[in-house]
Amino acid sequence: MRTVRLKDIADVCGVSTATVSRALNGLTQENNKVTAMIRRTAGEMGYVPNAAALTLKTNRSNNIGILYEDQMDHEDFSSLLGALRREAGRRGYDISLIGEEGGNGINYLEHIRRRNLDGVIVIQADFDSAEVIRLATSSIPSVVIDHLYEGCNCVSSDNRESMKQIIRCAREHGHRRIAYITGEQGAVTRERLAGFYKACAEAGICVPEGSVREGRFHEPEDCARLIRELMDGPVHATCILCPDDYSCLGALWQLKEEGVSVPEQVSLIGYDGIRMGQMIPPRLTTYRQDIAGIAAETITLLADTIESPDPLPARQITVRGRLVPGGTVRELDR
Amino acid sequence: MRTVRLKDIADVCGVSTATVSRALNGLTQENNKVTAMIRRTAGEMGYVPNAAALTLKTNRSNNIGILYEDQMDHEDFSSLLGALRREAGRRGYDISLIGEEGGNGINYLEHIRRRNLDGVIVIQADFDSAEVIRLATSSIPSVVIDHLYEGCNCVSSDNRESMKQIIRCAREHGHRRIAYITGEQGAVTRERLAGFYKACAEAGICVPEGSVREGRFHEPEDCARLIRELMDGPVHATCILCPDDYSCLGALWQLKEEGVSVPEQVSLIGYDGIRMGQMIPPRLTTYRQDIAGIAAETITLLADTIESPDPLPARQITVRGRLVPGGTVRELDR
DNA sequence: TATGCAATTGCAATCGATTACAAAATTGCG
DNA sequence: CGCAATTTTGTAATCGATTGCAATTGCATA
Repeated sequence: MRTVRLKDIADVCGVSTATVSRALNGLTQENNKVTAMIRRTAGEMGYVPNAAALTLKTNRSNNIGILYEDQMDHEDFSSLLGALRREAGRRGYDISLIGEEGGNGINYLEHIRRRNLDGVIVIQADFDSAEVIRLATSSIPSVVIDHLYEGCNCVSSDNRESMKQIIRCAREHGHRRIAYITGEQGAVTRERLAGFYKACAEAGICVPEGSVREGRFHEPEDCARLIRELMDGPVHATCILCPDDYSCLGALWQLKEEGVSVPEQVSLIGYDGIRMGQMIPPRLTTYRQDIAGIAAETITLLADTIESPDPLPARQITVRGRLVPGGTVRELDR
Repeated sequence: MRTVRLKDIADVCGVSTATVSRALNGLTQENNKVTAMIRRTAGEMGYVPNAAALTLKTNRSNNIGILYEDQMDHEDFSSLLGALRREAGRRGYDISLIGEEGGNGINYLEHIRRRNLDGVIVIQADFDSAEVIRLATSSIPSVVIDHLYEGCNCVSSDNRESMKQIIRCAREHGHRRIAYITGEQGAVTRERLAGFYKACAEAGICVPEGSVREGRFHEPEDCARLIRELMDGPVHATCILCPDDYSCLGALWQLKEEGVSVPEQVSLIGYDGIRMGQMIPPRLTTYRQDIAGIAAETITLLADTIESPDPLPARQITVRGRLVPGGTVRELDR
């Protein structure tokens, strides 16, 4: 049972491959009898077009690459990947993974050209690496998720808006001494921190020295340390904002360890909306990113860029999530 | 800056494309001067072979597909995917994702043939679906992870061995009334349950009626219910085995809710070794799957199957993990 | 110098599609 | 029925590689 080629259909139908090609690609009138016959035959014979031949001829692979380097051991990553695949499928694209090759000579561009990828999505990478920058600024259609390069396509969670919502939530519950845990680097980190300050200012909340604690919150130890420092410090925050749900859960535990009850004594607000955060009591009050929305915007942007006959201007798109109330924020007595 | 083809190198070097092809593919003697010159030129010109042309000609794409249907929102999935990619890269393969197409007419085989994928890894799927079975039993090289099809390549965690280790751990800590939470279906679930009974029998531990509770443990509510039933039931288990770390964390919370302290009053043992389980106190005592090992075995098996000139017999491979001691199992007073 | 053998090389076909161009068929209309 | 306009069709080139075959080259030996 060898694979069926255009030629085979052509032979059966007594026409040329060109005719078959046109029939299957809809380049004939709808009422064409031969076309109908060809289509039926193709179906019966189980014809499947050969992507390699198509790619070779048309120089389009209908394949987009996803670049991620780091250990993306996030639950988020799975759902993002799934959503991207779904959306890509909708537009007729497949997805290939790009990453560290077998060895030292990593070269993304080479990889992309070798496979004729039509475009690339950069999810998690060393955003400072020359390699990644070269890629993002190259003529290859690309979209970067959750990082901002000047003049490049980018889709990210709306970090300003989200901080606004989070602060509003805290404020509505009567909190006015709000602490903030943040990472040490990264555009998103900076963006969100700025959003925090701005939202506080707008809400008339002052942020005293020591309310913002910086650390490698992914490490459980560091996370615990940050919480301890906060609790022991001069700022008696009634509400702590965490940079993601992982660290928020970590904070939750650490506080429990120290005999501080949440939300009775301290309120917590997370970020992301991971499943685990909703699996345990108290459910995290958190800002749930709209992963599906991010995926949809990303694919739309990328596919449009790919399919546009002339170069499109770069766009920066932010996607709003929403605050999901859980049980970690308490109404403060005033 | 168009892409460099064999022809371009050939022109520069004043030879034919055939010679260039052979030179780059090492089909000449090592001391050949022309070959050296060609290689140098190719490097200087930034030659990147065109995968589509190669695939078309050789009928090998050096591309393997990963099939996963379900919402794999597991942390595990990310690391597995990462490990698979790494290993695949080592053997010279890229990875593409296969899944639900844009619409109803899902057909994996078609997808695979269209893209000339050399082989497929089935990670998570509806293992009862005709589509998946047809794939696994087709002549396309494939490896199924964590499920057993008769006569198909399969790599999975060693579920018998793991239960043995878990029971030994419980027993060494003096536990003799052990409860077991399990899912409702699936080959792995059955396998592991059988392993549980066997290990108990071997350890001289009897499993009274009601010690094994079955439910949809992924749902927080069901997980909580199972725990409640266990605690309220006639079996006063001193140690509870959970089917994965997610549910184990859920159980941990639920117990805490009920005022049952872990491990003082009840011990818990998880399965998987997810990051979150180690981020919070008490760290889960759990059986950590050797994800890297599973990935390595999978790729080796698949690549060998692909590259073997004549069909290889199907193999079933189990990969051992190891029990990582945490803080959820207490030495029982005897 | 001639001869034999191995290594190298080029020619051309091939993989499975698309598509420009020209030829042929169909259609509409007076 | 005849002619022009439209649609369909086939021929052949092309995408970028590999590879069988035959010709050529290089080298060692007689």
